Amino acid sequence: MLREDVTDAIRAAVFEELAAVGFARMSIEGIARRAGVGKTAVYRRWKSKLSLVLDLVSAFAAQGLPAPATGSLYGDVRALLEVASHALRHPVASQVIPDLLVEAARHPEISDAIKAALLDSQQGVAALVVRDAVARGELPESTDPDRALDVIVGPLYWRLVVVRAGLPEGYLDELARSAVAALRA
Amino acid sequence: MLREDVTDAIRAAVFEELAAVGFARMSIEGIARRAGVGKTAVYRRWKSKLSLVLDLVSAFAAQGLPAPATGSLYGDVRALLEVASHALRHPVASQVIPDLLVEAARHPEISDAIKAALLDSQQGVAALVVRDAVARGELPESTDPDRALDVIVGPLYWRLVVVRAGLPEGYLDELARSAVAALRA
DNA sequence: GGACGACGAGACGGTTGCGTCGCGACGTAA
DNA sequence: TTACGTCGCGACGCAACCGTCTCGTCGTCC
Repeated sequence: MLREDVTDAIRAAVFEELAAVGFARMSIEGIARRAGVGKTAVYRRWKSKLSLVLDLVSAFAAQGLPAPATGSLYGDVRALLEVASHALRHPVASQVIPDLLVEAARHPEISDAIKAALLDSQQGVAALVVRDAVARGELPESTDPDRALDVIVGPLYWRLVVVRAGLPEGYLDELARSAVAALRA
Repeated sequence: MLREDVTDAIRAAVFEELAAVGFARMSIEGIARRAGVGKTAVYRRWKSKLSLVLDLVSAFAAQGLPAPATGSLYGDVRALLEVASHALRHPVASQVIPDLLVEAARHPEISDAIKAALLDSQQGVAALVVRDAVARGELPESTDPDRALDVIVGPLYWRLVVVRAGLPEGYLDELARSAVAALRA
């Protein structure tokens, strides 16, 4: 029987190592070292660096994304931005996510896993939000949910991950208002 | 006298290698191999992998970014999106840019170089566009140029680099309309 | 209390890249 | 013609990591 605490320690170490050096530089030796574990313990569970990371991403996907239902488009958008900004302001996550996105272009398995773990659920939530807004008459029926997602999270991702600028007081409110106006256009 | 054609071959190889394997995995040996050049020729010009890349980014910065002046906010925004989408659809650039952005978090020198090469000029252009629009009465004086940049290029970057989805016919027009509406909100 | 299996540690040969050095070939400028 | 500097090539010792293996230890079931 594999010891659960060892498994958890390895998973945590992978996460930290991924943030510290990135997928490309990450080594099994480094993970074992950080976890305070023998290399054997790692190889007994996963067969490669790639499977380790895929496992981690899948675990993340299992969490799911809460679908907001605040009763107004603005409220839903604001709630989405709140959740996304929490995730992207986490220093480890904000390093790991873009790193894996870059690697995804080179490893189809990573690409698929991320798509399943993040994009699909995000697109699902966006589709729900748009559907509700259309039902309330807040948006035209022709609204494309994918474009909605672009307009809602794009500016936030750009600011937090690309520019790496802070979020001034009330900025999420502004972004939410902007997004609603953009969707109505 | 260092031979110019050799220098150019190395620079080109760095660019290709950066796109193929990323900064983390990039090696001087690989660059020399790809350029058809001895390692000596590389070390004679640059002292490390980092200086090679910094040199490349600086060269990119020297190009500058053309400031649109179409006479309308929509026109300016549309022009900005056009330029940005051309850059981000280039398969090599769309691999190299996010890769360097991720590495920037670990190497302050890269961060500074990218800031000087891309963000500063983008922010400058955005400031000009906003200023003109304010002068025409298209935007309120209180408009924050940085937020304008977030709202204009964020959705495009998200779609092209993060989601890696295509650009349907007329999508840039939609994005431009959305951005204008968002800025007016 | 004995058998079993996972554990950490670390040795193993192999691969890759590091940065330096020496080689003979080539081109250019005195 | 001679002298010099760069060229491609490849060897050098060093370091890190690969994936496999063999230890002796420890905890848990039967």
